[in-house]
Amino acid sequence: MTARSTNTGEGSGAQDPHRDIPEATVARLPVYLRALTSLAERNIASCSSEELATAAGVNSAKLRKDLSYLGSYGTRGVGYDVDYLSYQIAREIGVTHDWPVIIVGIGNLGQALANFSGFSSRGFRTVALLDAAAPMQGRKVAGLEVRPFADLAEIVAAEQVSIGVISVPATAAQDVADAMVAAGISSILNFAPAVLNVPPGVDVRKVDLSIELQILAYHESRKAAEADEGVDNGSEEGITA
Amino acid sequence: MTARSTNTGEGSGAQDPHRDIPEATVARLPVYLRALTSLAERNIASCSSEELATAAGVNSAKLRKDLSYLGSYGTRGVGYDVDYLSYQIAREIGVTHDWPVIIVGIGNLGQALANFSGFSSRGFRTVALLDAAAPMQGRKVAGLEVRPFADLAEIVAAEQVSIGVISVPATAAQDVADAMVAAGISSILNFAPAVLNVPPGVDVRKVDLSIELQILAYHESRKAAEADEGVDNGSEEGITA
DNA sequence: GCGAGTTTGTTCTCGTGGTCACAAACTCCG
DNA sequence: CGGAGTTTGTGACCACGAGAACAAACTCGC
Repeated sequence: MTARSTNTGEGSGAQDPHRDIPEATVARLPVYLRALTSLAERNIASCSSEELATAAGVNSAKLRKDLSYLGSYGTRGVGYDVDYLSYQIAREIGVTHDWPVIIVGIGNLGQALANFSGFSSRGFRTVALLDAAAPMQGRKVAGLEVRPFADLAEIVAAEQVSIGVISVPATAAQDVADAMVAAGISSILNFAPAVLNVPPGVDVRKVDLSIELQILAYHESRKAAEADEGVDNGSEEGITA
Repeated sequence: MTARSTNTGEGSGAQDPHRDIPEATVARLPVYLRALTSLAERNIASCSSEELATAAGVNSAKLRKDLSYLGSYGTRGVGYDVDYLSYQIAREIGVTHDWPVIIVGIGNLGQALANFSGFSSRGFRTVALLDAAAPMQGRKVAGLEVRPFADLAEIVAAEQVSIGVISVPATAAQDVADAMVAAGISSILNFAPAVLNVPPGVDVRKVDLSIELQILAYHESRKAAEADEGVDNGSEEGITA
Protein backbone atom coordinates (compact mmCIF):
# COMPACT_ATOMS: atom_id res chain seq x y z
CA MET A 1 0.00 0.00 0.00
CA THR A 2 2.26 2.68 1.24
CA ALA A 3 5.60 3.31 -0.41
CA ARG A 4 7.74 3.25 2.67
CA SER A 5 11.31 2.90 1.56
CA THR A 6 13.00 4.26 4.62
CA ASN A 7 16.11 2.21 5.16
CA THR A 8 15.68 1.25 8.77
CA GLY A 9 18.96 0.07 10.10
CA GLU A 10 17.42 -1.87 12.97
CA GLY A 11 20.61 -3.39 14.21
CA SER A 12 19.58 -4.34 17.72
CA GLY A 13 16.75 -6.73 18.52
CA ALA A 14 13.17 -5.58 19.07
CA GLN A 15 12.61 -6.16 22.74
CA ASP A 16 10.09 -3.48 23.61
CA PRO A 17 6.55 -3.99 22.31
CA HIS A 18 6.39 -0.59 20.64
CA ARG A 19 8.15 -1.82 17.52
CA ASP A 20 7.26 -3.68 14.37
CA ILE A 21 3.52 -3.34 14.24
CA PRO A 22 2.26 -5.02 11.05
CA GLU A 23 0.89 -2.68 8.42
CA ALA A 24 -2.45 -4.49 8.37
CA THR A 25 -2.77 -3.90 12.09
CA VAL A 26 -1.88 -0.21 11.76
CA ALA A 27 -4.68 0.17 9.23
CA ARG A 28 -7.17 -1.26 11.70
CA LEU A 29 -6.11 0.64 14.82
CA PRO A 30 -8.03 3.78 13.77
CA VAL A 31 -11.14 1.64 13.34
CA TYR A 32 -10.78 0.31 16.86
CA LEU A 33 -10.21 3.82 18.14
CA ARG A 34 -13.41 5.02 16.54
CA ALA A 35 -15.37 2.09 17.93
CA LEU A 36 -13.99 2.81 21.39
CA THR A 37 -14.91 6.48 21.12
CA SER A 38 -18.41 5.45 20.16
CA LEU A 39 -18.62 3.20 23.21
CA ALA A 40 -17.29 5.93 25.47
CA GLU A 41 -19.97 8.30 24.21
CA ARG A 42 -22.56 5.80 25.34
CA ASN A 43 -20.94 5.76 28.78
CA ILE A 44 -19.69 2.21 28.46
CA ALA A 45 -16.60 1.90 30.64
CA SER A 46 -15.46 -1.59 29.79
CA CYS A 47 -15.89 -4.05 26.94
CA SER A 48 -14.81 -7.51 25.84
CA SER A 49 -12.82 -8.25 22.71
CA GLU A 50 -15.95 -9.80 21.24
CA GLU A 51 -18.00 -6.63 21.72
CA LEU A 52 -15.30 -4.36 20.40
CA ALA A 53 -14.69 -6.66 17.45
CA THR A 54 -18.30 -6.60 16.31
CA ALA A 55 -18.41 -2.84 16.77
CA ALA A 56 -15.34 -2.57 14.56
CA GLY A 57 -16.54 -5.17 12.08
CA VAL A 58 -13.67 -7.62 12.52
CA ASN A 59 -12.94 -11.03 13.98
CA SER A 60 -12.39 -11.07 17.74
CA ALA A 61 -9.23 -13.17 17.44
CA LYS A 62 -7.81 -10.70 14.97
CA LEU A 63 -8.66 -7.84 17.27
CA ARG A 64 -6.92 -9.45 20.23
CA LYS A 65 -3.88 -10.20 18.13
CA ASP A 66 -3.78 -6.64 16.87
CA LEU A 67 -4.01 -5.21 20.38
CA SER A 68 -1.36 -7.58 21.64
CA TYR A 69 1.16 -5.87 19.36
CA LEU A 70 0.95 -2.71 21.45
CA GLY A 71 1.11 -4.47 24.79
CA SER A 72 -1.12 -6.20 27.30
CA TYR A 73 -3.72 -3.59 28.00
CA GLY A 74 -6.62 -5.93 28.76
CA THR A 75 -7.52 -7.97 31.83
CA ARG A 76 -8.21 -11.66 31.40
CA GLY A 77 -11.65 -12.67 32.52
CA VAL A 78 -12.76 -9.03 32.38
CA GLY A 79 -12.03 -7.28 29.09
CA TYR A 80 -10.67 -3.87 28.18
CA ASP A 81 -11.14 -0.54 29.91
CA VAL A 82 -12.52 1.72 27.20
CA ASP A 83 -10.78 4.94 28.20
CA TYR A 84 -7.47 3.31 28.95
CA LEU A 85 -7.38 1.35 25.70
CA SER A 86 -8.47 4.42 23.75
CA TYR A 87 -5.56 6.36 25.13
CA GLN A 88 -3.09 3.59 24.42
CA ILE A 89 -4.18 3.25 20.81
CA ALA A 90 -4.21 7.00 20.32
CA ARG A 91 -0.72 7.19 21.78
CA GLU A 92 0.51 4.40 19.53
CA ILE A 93 -0.91 6.04 16.42
CA GLY A 94 0.42 9.39 17.58
CA VAL A 95 -2.84 11.33 17.69
CA THR A 96 -2.62 12.38 21.32
CA HIS A 97 -1.42 15.73 20.07
CA ASP A 98 -2.73 17.53 16.98
CA TRP A 99 -1.08 17.24 13.60
CA PRO A 100 -1.07 20.33 11.42
CA VAL A 101 -2.32 19.58 7.89
CA ILE A 102 -2.42 21.63 4.72
CA ILE A 103 -4.75 21.06 1.79
CA VAL A 104 -3.66 21.97 -1.72
CA GLY A 105 -6.34 22.29 -4.37
CA ILE A 106 -9.56 23.88 -3.15
CA GLY A 107 -11.96 22.63 -5.79
CA ASN A 108 -15.12 20.75 -4.98
CA LEU A 109 -13.25 17.97 -3.24
CA GLY A 110 -10.84 20.27 -1.45
CA GLN A 111 -13.70 22.29 -0.02
CA ALA A 112 -15.42 19.13 1.12
CA LEU A 113 -12.22 18.02 2.84
CA ALA A 114 -11.77 21.41 4.48
CA ASN A 115 -15.29 21.21 5.87
CA PHE A 116 -14.98 17.58 6.92
CA SER A 117 -15.39 17.47 10.66
CA GLY A 118 -13.70 14.08 10.97
CA PHE A 119 -10.36 15.73 10.35
CA SER A 120 -10.41 18.18 13.21
CA SER A 121 -12.17 15.85 15.62
CA ARG A 122 -9.48 13.23 15.49
CA GLY A 123 -6.11 14.77 16.02
CA PHE A 124 -5.77 16.82 12.86
CA ARG A 125 -5.86 20.57 12.43
CA THR A 126 -6.15 22.13 9.00
CA VAL A 127 -3.77 25.07 9.16
CA ALA A 128 -3.93 26.28 5.57
CA LEU A 129 -5.79 25.92 2.29
CA LEU A 130 -3.82 26.57 -0.89
CA ASP A 131 -4.82 26.94 -4.50
CA ALA A 132 -2.92 28.02 -7.58
CA ALA A 133 -5.95 29.54 -9.28
CA ALA A 134 -6.29 33.26 -8.55
CA PRO A 135 -10.11 33.33 -8.38
CA MET A 136 -10.08 31.08 -5.35
CA GLN A 137 -7.46 33.01 -3.47
CA GLY A 138 -8.65 35.19 -0.64
CA ARG A 139 -12.02 33.48 -0.49
CA LYS A 140 -12.94 31.95 2.84
CA VAL A 141 -13.58 28.21 3.03
CA ALA A 142 -14.43 26.51 6.31
CA GLY A 143 -13.28 29.60 8.17
CA LEU A 144 -9.87 29.64 6.53
CA GLU A 145 -8.67 32.02 3.85
CA VAL A 146 -7.47 30.35 0.66
CA ARG A 147 -3.86 31.32 0.08
CA PRO A 148 -1.74 31.17 -3.06
CA PHE A 149 0.15 27.96 -3.77
CA ALA A 150 3.40 29.89 -3.74
CA ASP A 151 3.11 30.32 0.03
CA LEU A 152 3.51 26.57 0.53
CA ALA A 153 7.11 26.48 1.75
CA GLU A 154 6.63 29.44 4.05
CA ILE A 155 3.55 27.95 5.73
CA VAL A 156 5.08 24.49 6.09
CA ALA A 157 8.14 25.95 7.78
CA ALA A 158 6.17 28.29 10.04
CA GLU A 159 3.62 25.72 11.19
CA GLN A 160 5.86 22.66 11.24
CA VAL A 161 3.55 20.86 8.83
CA SER A 162 4.50 17.29 7.98
CA ILE A 163 1.23 16.06 6.41
CA GLY A 164 -0.15 17.39 3.13
CA VAL A 165 -3.35 16.61 1.26
CA ILE A 166 -3.44 16.83 -2.54
CA SER A 167 -6.82 17.44 -4.14
CA VAL A 168 -5.77 18.98 -7.44
CA PRO A 169 -6.34 17.62 -10.97
CA ALA A 170 -4.18 14.65 -11.95
CA THR A 171 -1.98 16.70 -14.27
CA ALA A 172 -0.83 18.98 -11.44
CA ALA A 173 -0.47 16.32 -8.75
CA GLN A 174 3.20 15.46 -9.33
CA ASP A 175 4.23 19.12 -9.30
CA VAL A 176 2.38 19.69 -6.04
CA ALA A 177 3.95 16.58 -4.54
CA ASP A 178 7.41 17.75 -5.57
CA ALA A 179 6.81 21.14 -3.99
CA MET A 180 5.52 19.52 -0.81
CA VAL A 181 8.55 17.28 -0.51
CA ALA A 182 10.86 20.21 -1.19
CA ALA A 183 9.11 22.16 1.55
CA GLY A 184 9.72 19.36 4.02
CA ILE A 185 6.45 17.46 4.06
CA SER A 186 7.00 13.74 4.55
CA SER A 187 3.47 12.31 4.44
CA ILE A 188 1.06 12.86 1.58
CA LEU A 189 -2.58 11.92 1.21
CA ASN A 190 -3.28 11.95 -2.52
CA PHE A 191 -6.78 12.24 -3.95
CA ALA A 192 -5.61 12.92 -7.49
CA PRO A 193 -5.89 9.96 -9.87
CA ALA A 194 -2.19 9.87 -10.61
CA VAL A 195 0.85 7.84 -9.57
CA LEU A 196 3.13 10.00 -7.45
CA ASN A 197 6.87 9.70 -7.54
CA VAL A 198 8.44 10.60 -4.21
CA PRO A 199 11.87 10.08 -2.68
CA PRO A 200 12.47 7.43 -0.02
CA GLY A 201 11.29 8.37 3.44
CA VAL A 202 8.16 10.05 2.16
CA ASP A 203 4.89 8.19 2.69
CA VAL A 204 2.11 8.44 0.16
CA ARG A 205 -1.38 7.11 0.61
CA LYS A 206 -3.73 7.18 -2.32
CA VAL A 207 -7.49 7.55 -2.23
CA ASP A 208 -8.92 6.94 -5.64
CA LEU A 209 -12.67 7.10 -6.06
CA SER A 210 -12.88 5.76 -9.58
CA ILE A 211 -10.66 2.79 -8.73
CA GLU A 212 -12.94 1.86 -5.86
CA LEU A 213 -15.92 1.98 -8.17
CA GLN A 214 -14.17 -0.17 -10.75
CA ILE A 215 -13.40 -2.79 -8.13
CA LEU A 216 -17.07 -2.86 -7.23
CA ALA A 217 -17.94 -3.09 -10.92
CA TYR A 218 -15.70 -6.12 -11.31
CA HIS A 219 -17.44 -7.98 -8.51
CA GLU A 220 -20.78 -6.83 -9.84
CA SER A 221 -19.95 -8.26 -13.27
CA ARG A 222 -18.99 -11.56 -11.74
CA LYS A 223 -22.22 -11.69 -9.79
CA ALA A 224 -24.16 -11.07 -12.99
CA ALA A 225 -22.13 -13.72 -14.82
CA GLU A 226 -22.68 -16.27 -12.08
CA ALA A 227 -26.39 -15.56 -12.09
CA ASP A 228 -26.49 -16.03 -15.85
CA GLU A 229 -24.64 -19.31 -15.61
CA GLY A 230 -27.05 -20.45 -12.93
CA VAL A 231 -29.89 -19.83 -15.35
CA ASP A 232 -28.04 -21.47 -18.23
CA ASN A 233 -27.15 -24.88 -16.88
CA GLY A 234 -29.26 -25.08 -13.77
CA SER A 235 -27.44 -26.03 -10.59
CA GLU A 236 -23.66 -26.05 -10.62
CA GLU A 237 -23.27 -27.82 -7.30
CA GLY A 238 -22.58 -31.49 -6.79
CA ILE A 239 -20.82 -31.96 -10.09
CA THR A 240 -17.89 -34.18 -9.15
CA ALA A 241 -16.57 -35.05 -12.62
CA MET B 1 -10.91 -5.55 2.40
CA THR B 2 -14.27 -6.26 0.89
CA ALA B 3 -16.86 -8.26 2.76
CA ARG B 4 -17.67 -10.77 0.07
CA SER B 5 -19.45 -13.63 1.67
CA THR B 6 -21.13 -15.06 -1.40
CA ASN B 7 -20.96 -18.81 -1.07
CA THR B 8 -19.48 -19.79 -4.40
CA GLY B 9 -20.15 -23.44 -5.01
CA GLU B 10 -17.33 -23.78 -7.54
CA GLY B 11 -17.68 -27.51 -7.95
CA SER B 12 -15.96 -27.95 -11.29
CA GLY B 13 -12.34 -27.05 -11.95
CA ALA B 14 -11.25 -23.62 -13.17
CA GLN B 15 -10.13 -24.27 -16.72
CA ASP B 16 -10.90 -20.95 -18.41
CA PRO B 17 -8.65 -18.02 -17.49
CA HIS B 18 -11.56 -15.75 -16.62
CA ARG B 19 -11.89 -17.18 -13.14
CA ASP B 20 -10.25 -16.73 -9.77
CA ILE B 21 -8.48 -13.44 -10.21
CA PRO B 22 -6.80 -12.59 -6.88
CA GLU B 23 -8.27 -9.65 -5.04
CA ALA B 24 -4.93 -7.83 -4.98
CA THR B 25 -4.76 -8.09 -8.74
CA VAL B 26 -8.30 -6.81 -9.16
CA ALA B 27 -7.37 -3.75 -7.14
CA ARG B 28 -4.49 -3.01 -9.51
CA LEU B 29 -6.26 -3.57 -12.83
CA PRO B 30 -7.88 -0.11 -12.75
CA VAL B 31 -4.44 1.41 -12.23
CA TYR B 32 -3.12 -0.38 -15.28
CA LEU B 33 -6.16 0.70 -17.24
CA ARG B 34 -5.53 4.32 -16.36
CA ALA B 35 -1.85 4.08 -17.27
CA LEU B 36 -2.81 2.54 -20.62
CA THR B 37 -5.32 5.30 -21.28
CA SER B 38 -2.64 7.83 -20.54
CA LEU B 39 -0.29 6.12 -23.00
CA ALA B 40 -3.00 5.97 -25.66
CA GLU B 41 -3.59 9.71 -25.30
CA ARG B 42 0.05 10.25 -26.13
CA ASN B 43 -0.42 8.12 -29.26
CA ILE B 44 1.74 5.29 -27.99
CA ALA B 45 0.54 2.11 -29.67
CA SER B 46 2.67 -0.46 -27.90
CA CYS B 47 4.57 -0.77 -24.65
CA SER B 48 6.64 -3.23 -22.67
CA SER B 49 5.74 -4.53 -19.24
CA GLU B 50 8.58 -2.46 -17.85
CA GLU B 51 7.21 0.79 -19.27
CA LEU B 52 3.67 0.06 -18.18
CA ALA B 53 4.85 -0.99 -14.75
CA THR B 54 6.69 2.25 -14.09
CA ALA B 55 3.70 4.22 -15.39
CA ALA B 56 1.50 2.35 -12.95
CA GLY B 57 4.01 2.52 -10.11
CA VAL B 58 4.48 -1.22 -9.61
CA ASN B 59 7.01 -3.97 -10.16
CA SER B 60 7.20 -5.26 -13.73
CA ALA B 61 7.10 -8.91 -12.62
CA LYS B 62 3.98 -8.22 -10.61
CA LEU B 63 2.39 -6.52 -13.57
CA ARG B 64 3.10 -9.46 -15.87
CA LYS B 65 1.74 -11.90 -13.36
CA ASP B 66 -1.37 -9.79 -12.89
CA LEU B 67 -1.99 -9.62 -16.62
CA SER B 68 -1.37 -13.33 -17.00
CA TYR B 69 -4.45 -13.98 -14.88
CA LEU B 70 -6.66 -12.61 -17.64
CA GLY B 71 -4.89 -14.41 -20.45
CA SER B 72 -1.91 -14.07 -22.77
CA TYR B 73 -2.51 -10.71 -24.32
CA GLY B 74 1.11 -9.75 -24.89
CA THR B 75 3.68 -10.78 -27.48
CA ARG B 76 7.04 -12.07 -26.31
CA GLY B 77 9.91 -10.06 -27.58
CA VAL B 78 7.55 -7.19 -28.39
CA GLY B 79 5.31 -6.13 -25.54
CA TYR B 80 1.63 -5.22 -25.26
CA ASP B 81 -0.62 -3.49 -27.76
CA VAL B 82 -2.03 -0.55 -25.81
CA ASP B 83 -5.52 -0.49 -27.29
CA TYR B 84 -5.94 -4.24 -27.27
CA LEU B 85 -4.80 -4.60 -23.66
CA SER B 86 -6.95 -1.65 -22.61
CA TYR B 87 -9.99 -3.33 -24.03
CA GLN B 88 -9.19 -6.67 -22.43
CA ILE B 89 -8.76 -5.13 -18.98
CA ALA B 90 -11.88 -3.01 -19.36
CA ARG B 91 -13.80 -6.09 -20.41
CA GLU B 92 -12.48 -8.07 -17.47
CA ILE B 93 -13.42 -5.34 -14.98
CA GLY B 94 -16.73 -4.93 -16.70
CA VAL B 95 -16.52 -1.27 -17.63
CA THR B 96 -17.06 -1.70 -21.35
CA HIS B 97 -20.64 -0.66 -20.75
CA ASP B 98 -21.75 2.07 -18.35
CA TRP B 99 -22.84 1.34 -14.79
CA PRO B 100 -25.62 3.46 -13.36
CA VAL B 101 -24.75 4.89 -9.95
CA ILE B 102 -26.76 6.77 -7.37
CA ILE B 103 -25.33 9.04 -4.70
CA VAL B 104 -27.12 9.42 -1.37
CA GLY B 105 -26.17 12.39 0.78
CA ILE B 106 -25.54 15.59 -1.14
CA GLY B 107 -23.50 17.50 1.40
CA ASN B 108 -20.08 18.91 0.66
CA LEU B 109 -18.63 15.53 -0.17
CA GLY B 110 -21.65 14.35 -2.12
CA GLN B 111 -21.53 17.46 -4.30
CA ALA B 112 -17.85 16.92 -4.90
CA LEU B 113 -18.51 13.34 -5.94
CA ALA B 114 -21.35 14.38 -8.23
CA ASN B 115 -19.04 16.83 -9.95
CA PHE B 116 -16.12 14.42 -10.11
CA SER B 117 -15.36 13.83 -13.75
CA GLY B 118 -13.51 10.60 -13.09
CA PHE B 119 -16.80 8.87 -12.44
CA SER B 120 -18.42 9.57 -15.77
CA SER B 121 -15.24 9.23 -17.77
CA ARG B 122 -14.61 5.67 -16.74
CA GLY B 123 -17.72 3.61 -17.19
CA PHE B 124 -19.94 5.13 -14.55
CA ARG B 125 -23.01 7.28 -15.00
CA THR B 126 -24.56 9.12 -12.07
CA VAL B 127 -28.28 8.69 -12.60
CA ALA B 128 -29.61 10.27 -9.42
CA LEU B 129 -28.67 12.35 -6.39
CA LEU B 130 -30.69 11.82 -3.22
CA ASP B 131 -30.87 13.64 0.06
CA ALA B 132 -33.19 13.34 3.03
CA ALA B 133 -32.96 17.02 3.96
CA ALA B 134 -35.71 19.09 2.38
CA PRO B 135 -33.62 22.23 1.76
CA MET B 136 -31.41 20.33 -0.68
CA GLN B 137 -34.24 18.77 -2.65
CA GLY B 138 -35.01 20.27 -6.02
CA ARG B 139 -31.71 22.06 -6.16
CA LYS B 140 -29.53 21.26 -9.17
CA VAL B 141 -26.09 19.77 -8.58
CA ALA B 142 -23.83 18.81 -11.47
CA GLY B 143 -26.78 19.07 -13.84
CA LEU B 144 -28.93 16.70 -11.81
CA GLU B 145 -31.85 17.58 -9.64
CA VAL B 146 -31.55 16.42 -6.03
CA ARG B 147 -34.45 14.12 -5.25
CA PRO B 148 -35.91 13.00 -1.91
CA PHE B 149 -34.41 9.95 -0.27
CA ALA B 150 -37.82 8.27 -0.32
CA ASP B 151 -37.53 7.89 -4.11
CA LEU B 152 -34.63 5.47 -3.70
CA ALA B 153 -36.43 2.21 -4.42
CA GLU B 154 -38.30 3.63 -7.35
CA ILE B 155 -35.16 4.98 -9.02
CA VAL B 156 -33.14 1.84 -8.40
CA ALA B 157 -35.84 -0.29 -9.98
CA ALA B 158 -36.38 2.03 -12.93
CA GLU B 159 -32.72 2.52 -13.79
CA GLN B 160 -31.46 -0.95 -12.87
CA VAL B 161 -28.97 0.53 -10.43
CA SER B 162 -26.67 -1.93 -8.68
CA ILE B 163 -24.04 0.46 -7.30
CA GLY B 164 -24.73 3.04 -4.61
CA VAL B 165 -22.55 5.69 -3.00
CA ILE B 166 -23.12 6.73 0.61
CA SER B 167 -21.93 10.19 1.61
CA VAL B 168 -24.17 10.90 4.57
CA PRO B 169 -23.15 11.45 8.23
CA ALA B 170 -22.07 8.34 10.11
CA THR B 171 -25.26 8.16 12.16
CA ALA B 172 -27.42 7.77 9.05
CA ALA B 173 -25.13 5.43 7.12
CA GLN B 174 -26.56 2.12 8.31
CA ASP B 175 -30.12 3.19 7.57
CA VAL B 176 -29.15 4.27 4.07
CA ALA B 177 -27.31 1.00 3.51
CA ASP B 178 -30.32 -0.99 4.66
CA ALA B 179 -32.57 0.94 2.31
CA MET B 180 -30.13 0.42 -0.56
CA VAL B 181 -29.97 -3.32 0.03
CA ALA B 182 -33.74 -3.51 0.31
CA ALA B 183 -34.04 -1.67 -2.99
CA GLY B 184 -31.80 -4.22 -4.68
CA ILE B 185 -28.39 -2.55 -4.68
CA SER B 186 -25.59 -5.06 -4.27
CA SER B 187 -22.45 -2.89 -4.26
CA ILE B 188 -21.90 0.01 -1.93
CA LEU B 189 -19.14 2.59 -1.79
CA ASN B 190 -19.23 4.03 1.71
CA PHE B 191 -17.67 7.37 2.60
CA ALA B 192 -19.32 7.59 6.01
CA PRO B 193 -17.01 6.81 8.95
CA ALA B 194 -19.10 3.88 10.13
CA VAL B 195 -19.02 0.10 9.95
CA LEU B 196 -21.82 -1.12 7.71
CA ASN B 197 -23.67 -4.35 8.32
CA VAL B 198 -24.89 -5.90 5.09
CA PRO B 199 -26.20 -9.35 4.17
CA PRO B 200 -24.05 -11.86 2.26
CA GLY B 201 -23.73 -11.18 -1.42
CA VAL B 202 -23.49 -7.43 -0.97
CA ASP B 203 -20.08 -5.84 -1.47
CA VAL B 204 -19.04 -2.87 0.58
CA ARG B 205 -15.94 -0.81 0.00
CA LYS B 206 -15.02 1.83 2.52
CA VAL B 207 -13.22 5.09 1.89
CA ASP B 208 -12.34 6.73 5.15
CA LEU B 209 -10.43 9.98 5.09
CA SER B 210 -9.63 10.24 8.77
CA ILE B 211 -8.35 6.65 8.88
CA GLU B 212 -5.96 7.40 6.03
CA LEU B 213 -4.68 10.43 7.89
CA GLN B 214 -4.22 8.43 11.07
CA ILE B 215 -2.18 5.82 9.24
CA LEU B 216 0.04 8.60 7.94
CA ALA B 217 0.27 10.02 11.44
CA TYR B 218 1.44 6.67 12.78
CA HIS B 219 4.30 6.49 10.29
CA GLU B 220 5.05 10.12 10.90
CA SER B 221 5.33 9.47 14.65
CA ARG B 222 7.70 6.60 14.01
CA LYS B 223 9.85 8.76 11.77
CA ALA B 224 10.03 11.38 14.50
CA ALA B 225 10.86 8.75 17.14
CA GLU B 226 13.61 7.29 14.98
CA ALA B 227 15.07 10.71 14.39
CA ASP B 228 15.03 11.41 18.15
CA GLU B 229 16.75 8.14 18.89
CA GLY B 230 19.34 8.96 16.29
CA VAL B 231 20.05 12.18 18.19
CA ASP B 232 20.00 10.48 21.57
CA ASN B 233 22.51 7.71 21.17
CA GLY B 234 24.27 8.70 18.02
CA SER B 235 24.50 6.05 15.35
CA GLU B 236 22.52 2.89 15.82
CA GLU B 237 24.14 0.98 13.00
CA GLY B 238 26.84 -1.61 13.32
CA ILE B 239 25.89 -2.62 16.84
CA THR B 240 26.22 -6.39 16.70
CA ALA B 241 25.94 -7.20 20.42
C1' DG C 1 -9.57 -19.99 50.39
C1' DC C 2 -10.87 -22.57 46.36
C1' DG C 3 -13.10 -24.21 42.25
C1' DA C 4 -16.03 -22.88 38.21
C1' DG C 5 -16.54 -19.75 34.61
C1' DT C 6 -14.87 -16.20 31.62
C1' DT C 7 -11.78 -13.63 28.76
C1' DT C 8 -7.22 -12.36 27.18
C1' DG C 9 -2.76 -13.34 24.96
C1' DT C 10 -0.27 -16.50 22.09
C1' DT C 11 0.98 -20.41 19.22
C1' DC C 12 0.22 -23.02 15.19
C1' DT C 13 -1.35 -23.77 10.65
C1' DC C 14 -2.92 -22.48 6.20
C1' DG C 15 -3.79 -19.53 2.36
C1' DT C 16 -2.62 -15.32 -0.18
C1' DG C 17 0.54 -12.26 -2.23
C1' DG C 18 5.25 -10.48 -3.68
C1' DT C 19 9.70 -11.28 -5.80
C1' DC C 20 13.18 -13.75 -8.35
C1' DA C 21 14.72 -16.27 -11.96
C1' DC C 22 14.27 -18.75 -16.06
C1' DA C 23 12.18 -21.11 -20.05
C1' DA C 24 9.34 -20.08 -24.13
C1' DA C 25 8.53 -17.37 -28.01
C1' DC C 26 8.96 -13.59 -31.01
C1' DT C 27 11.82 -10.12 -33.94
C1' DC C 28 15.68 -8.63 -36.36
C1' DC C 29 19.78 -8.98 -38.91
C1' DG C 30 23.28 -11.13 -41.49
C1' DC D 1 17.49 -19.66 -42.92
C1' DG D 2 19.68 -19.43 -38.41
C1' DG D 3 21.45 -17.21 -34.37
C1' DA D 4 21.50 -13.24 -31.20
C1' DG D 5 18.73 -10.29 -28.53
C1' DT D 6 14.53 -9.09 -26.25
C1' DT D 7 10.34 -9.62 -23.74
C1' DT D 8 6.51 -12.32 -21.99
C1' DG D 9 4.58 -15.92 -19.07
C1' DT D 10 5.21 -18.91 -15.22
C1' DG D 11 7.16 -21.92 -11.67
C1' DA D 12 9.49 -21.73 -7.15
C1' DC D 13 10.32 -19.67 -2.96
C1' DC D 14 9.59 -16.62 0.89
C1' DA D 15 7.00 -13.35 3.94
C1' DC D 16 2.84 -11.64 5.69
C1' DG D 17 -1.71 -12.03 7.37
C1' DA D 18 -6.09 -14.54 8.87
C1' DG D 19 -8.24 -17.79 11.69
C1' DA D 20 -8.69 -21.46 15.02
C1' DA D 21 -7.50 -23.45 19.22
C1' DC D 22 -5.53 -23.43 23.64
C1' DA D 23 -3.03 -22.07 27.85
C1' DA D 24 -2.69 -18.30 31.28
C1' DA D 25 -4.92 -15.30 34.34
C1' DC D 26 -8.63 -12.94 36.45
C1' DT D 27 -13.42 -12.69 38.91
C1' DC D 28 -17.16 -14.45 41.45
C1' DG D 29 -19.69 -17.39 44.47
C1' DC D 30 -19.58 -20.47 48.31
